[in-house]
Amino acid sequence: MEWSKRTIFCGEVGKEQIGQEVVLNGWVQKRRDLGGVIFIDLRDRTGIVQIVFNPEYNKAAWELADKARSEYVLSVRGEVVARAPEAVNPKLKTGEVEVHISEITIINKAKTPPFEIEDEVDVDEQVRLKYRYLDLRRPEMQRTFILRSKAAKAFRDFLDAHGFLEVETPMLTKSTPEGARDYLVPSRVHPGEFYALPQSPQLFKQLLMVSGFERYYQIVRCFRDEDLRADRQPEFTQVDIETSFLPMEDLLPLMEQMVAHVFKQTIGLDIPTPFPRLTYAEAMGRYGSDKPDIRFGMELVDVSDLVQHSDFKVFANAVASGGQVKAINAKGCGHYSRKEADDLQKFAARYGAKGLAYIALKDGEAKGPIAKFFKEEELAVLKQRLDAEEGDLLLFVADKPRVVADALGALRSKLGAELGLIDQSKFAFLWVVDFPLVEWDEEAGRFVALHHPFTRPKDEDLHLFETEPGKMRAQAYDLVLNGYELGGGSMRIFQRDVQEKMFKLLGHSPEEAREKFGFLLDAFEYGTPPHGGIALGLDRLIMLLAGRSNLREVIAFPKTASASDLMVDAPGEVDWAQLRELHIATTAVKEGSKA
RNA sequence: GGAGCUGUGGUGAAGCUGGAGUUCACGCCGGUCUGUCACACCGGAGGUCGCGGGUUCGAGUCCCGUCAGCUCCGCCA
Repeated sequence: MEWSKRTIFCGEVGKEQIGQEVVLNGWVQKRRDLGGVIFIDLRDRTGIVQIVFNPEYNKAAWELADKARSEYVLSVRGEVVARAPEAVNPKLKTGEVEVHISEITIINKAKTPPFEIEDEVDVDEQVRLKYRYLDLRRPEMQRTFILRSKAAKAFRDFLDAHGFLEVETPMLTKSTPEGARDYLVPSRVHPGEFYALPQSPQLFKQLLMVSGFERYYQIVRCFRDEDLRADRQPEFTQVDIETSFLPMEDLLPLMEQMVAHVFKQTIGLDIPTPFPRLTYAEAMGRYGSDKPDIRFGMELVDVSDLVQHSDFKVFANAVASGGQVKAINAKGCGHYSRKEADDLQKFAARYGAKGLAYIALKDGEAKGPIAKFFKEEELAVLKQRLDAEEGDLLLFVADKPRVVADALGALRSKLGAELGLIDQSKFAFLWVVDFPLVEWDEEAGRFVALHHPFTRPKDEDLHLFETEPGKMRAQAYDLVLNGYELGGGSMRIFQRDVQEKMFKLLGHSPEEAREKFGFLLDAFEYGTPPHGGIALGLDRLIMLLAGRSNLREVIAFPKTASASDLMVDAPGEVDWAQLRELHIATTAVKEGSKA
């Protein structure tokens, strides 16, 4: 089929082209056949322009246009003409002009799509994902991926300008203990052995520092075989960065500049720097989260001291047994019904809270099941500390600090959103620092790394390795934006003896450490510079830049909650012969599977 | 592994207390129409009510199971 190549994009036709002959290639967005004259809205990735068919312009073209339908692919030739003032369409960027068509080629026909290709679709996501190639035609999606491409370029431009080199690292690598579950790839050549897809290029980028590249970055795919969430996909993209000879105090401002650059280049927004910093302990204490949304207040307030001798035994006992009692003030929620309060309690229970006590301030008095346990003076102090007034609802959780933080932190987020306390136009960055190095894992019966096993302890805490490892703090930092963990990093251990101590603390025998990480320990003996870095979740950043709340909206071909791809229908079964070739099935397995 | 919500022509919804696949909007097909841009008007087609059992004279509706999607808990160094 012969067709003419475009001379201009649909969305770019304007008054400058009036009088010119242009060739457009695109899809039929909409056809309006008025009998004698036919209007078609022609769409490409830049936008829409109205093209007009009239037997007076060209009879053959007009007759062919009658056959065009939604999503047909057209090539048209015509003259750009100014519209009469009353015919201007202010909703279209190209609305001041139209193209009078003298020649049309229907390059390809199209079936009626399962949903309309327009921004305000209200279509089941299953359908959108099955026909993702059509979903991606929607202008909104095209804008998202244009934004994504711009953001990636902004990162590359900034990093390139600051002496970073992009180096690729393997996708087929080795499974390691610690961290998320790996996606495994069977080896054909080595029966019974497996590669793992990388959860991150962590060790490779550290080794690149050993190699002397000094400043590395990579926009890289990572894989984790864990259950999904709205903000978690099994494969995702990170902007992965590592530097040598750069202390944390220099790295963090550089990263702030980088993020500010990306915001400027993509959405034109000036992000103020430096970003505020909170210690992990402060974040957990004040917000009940290690990734707090600081666009609003409603901070957690410790009232343990006020209630430890209270007649309400739940509070008194919680404090007596080493726990705490904290509260948040839900402003203006004093009118909540019993059912609404119960719903909040159920919500808190999902995070381990055994109960959610509340005091409602309404009709000039303190109401609620626990109000009667407090004397007038106690209530007054409580109100003062929580900055409470008539009409407020005070919510209390008494438990171990972790449960209190989880439950009240989640309630805070939920209420902040529901009460409209969040300024959606705001981007509130912060660093969370001074993470504990390790955390005791009851289930595993050992310490586990909060960050990862290569994170350097704070120098002043090094002496705690043998005595109180749980109290060691890490030279680690998380970048948080609007309640999302955008990225995390650390200064790394770069001395063999420290790394060995760390593996020992995490319960890995010297043999195991050597088997899994021998190459790293060896490398540390050949002149390893102090180094550290960070990894930023590109998908999450784009999601927030685009004002979305789901990662699927910013990944071209995403997975569903059960890690399926509805379009290609992956994962799928494979031939028996393939399994046998990979040594992961035997005849017995085959017979078993058929039973 | 667990919890909640959802599943009805191509799409989105309504369908109440079990009584004929009923309704609405969009889309689609045909027709009329030379200035529309949410074109208008007239006519029409289109369904295994996710799937499988059960209760019932009778199930889209009630019960059990199952599948898929979404959200959350666990999990995610």
